[in-house]
Amino acid sequence: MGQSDTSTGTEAAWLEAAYTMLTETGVDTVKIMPLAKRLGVSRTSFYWHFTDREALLDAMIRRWEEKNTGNLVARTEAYAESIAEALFNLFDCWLDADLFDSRLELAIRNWAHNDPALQARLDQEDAKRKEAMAAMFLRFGFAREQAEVRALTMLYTQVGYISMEIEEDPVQRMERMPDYIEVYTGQRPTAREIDRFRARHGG
Amino acid sequence: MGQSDTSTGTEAAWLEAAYTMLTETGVDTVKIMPLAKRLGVSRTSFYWHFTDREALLDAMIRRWEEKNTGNLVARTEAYAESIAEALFNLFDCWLDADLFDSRLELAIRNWAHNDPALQARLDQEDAKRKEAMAAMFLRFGFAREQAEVRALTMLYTQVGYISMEIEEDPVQRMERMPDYIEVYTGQRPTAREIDRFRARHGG
DNA sequence: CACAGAATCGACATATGTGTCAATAAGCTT
DNA sequence: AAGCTTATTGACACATATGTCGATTCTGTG
Repeated sequence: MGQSDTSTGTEAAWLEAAYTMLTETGVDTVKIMPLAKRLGVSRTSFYWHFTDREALLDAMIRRWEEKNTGNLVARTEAYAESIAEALFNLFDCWLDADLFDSRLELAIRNWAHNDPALQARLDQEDAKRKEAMAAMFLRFGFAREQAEVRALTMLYTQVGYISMEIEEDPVQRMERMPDYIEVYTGQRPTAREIDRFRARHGG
Repeated sequence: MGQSDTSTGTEAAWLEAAYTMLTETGVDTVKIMPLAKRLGVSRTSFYWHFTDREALLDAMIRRWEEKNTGNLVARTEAYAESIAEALFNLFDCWLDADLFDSRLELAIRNWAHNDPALQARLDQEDAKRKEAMAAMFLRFGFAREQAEVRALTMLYTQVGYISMEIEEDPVQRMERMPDYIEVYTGQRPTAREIDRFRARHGG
């Protein structure tokens, strides 16, 4: 049980309910009693599928790792002819829900605030992301310190954006992308680069 | 009782314990039983000083408002001869604990995630901060959209930095300040500007 | 249909938290 | 010392949560 592939309907239902609760109201509200009530099922039947609450939460972390890990770094390594194009590749993550689940990212980050073990995992992830972004700037000729600071700025900006739960008008958001590229790289992207980005996001 | 100026020793002790708990482990752990144990006092004596747990939490919000509100905006309005100098003025907040309590800021932001009323207050604060920073860029000749995006980048970066609980080596931190200025403004600060900033932070 | 395994349930034991209330203890003031 | 206010306490009532266990229901296969 737990991570087996012969999951029953209810087991998947517990996981789904936990995911919804986690992303909507945080880990502190992922409690067995409320979830049972929501599922219209006995509270204690939970213990047939999972050993305890901990196991359910572990499953959530696994889901996060499997979804968000890797995609971001992969996008920093995609082919690009300029630093602006490289950043546009990375920006795909913020527009494609298949590449990055920001609701889950936020829930995990909040959770990590009072779970040292999870925080340690998160710190490693962040270090990887920063390294990948700094490498990108280095490839395009930025000095070591500038590459580092630009990578950190992007990392902090992304975390801040997610943490603040910003909800922008999608049109304005797309319009601002070139401005962000200009801040992060110090140079305005070309019309061709902007068009290519817009095109692949159905704009 | 509560916000009166004739606070007794224990009342202040409750507030201090609550502040410590809030900033160290989050609002969810600001519970009366553990605080009482810590203070070596009866749990129920709490109800003589405060009407209920809510009142204690309100006092925490008030403390945050009184400390962090205003200082940041005031720093954006300080006299400056260049955009770099203006940003250095603002950066004072990140180095002077009297201007900005980032532990409390983090605790409040996390708390706001599941307290809509507090979140609304926070959103207003953020809007004020953004406006103040955008105005600063506008004063120094940046185009409307660039001013907006640079202000937002700074705001998100700050929130991300605080949220991630970054602990940098103070020397490296100071060394990187000019690099951040370069990212945010698009131009390198002068040696004189850097020296002035260093001088007033005892470096 | 019968029966074994899968799944669920209710009762029980326990823990931690909130808030009320009447009784008592400590501290000033006259 | 008496008396009023300030402060503290323990017992009580209640709510929500976790986890165990034996009994029961459901379900698919021989």
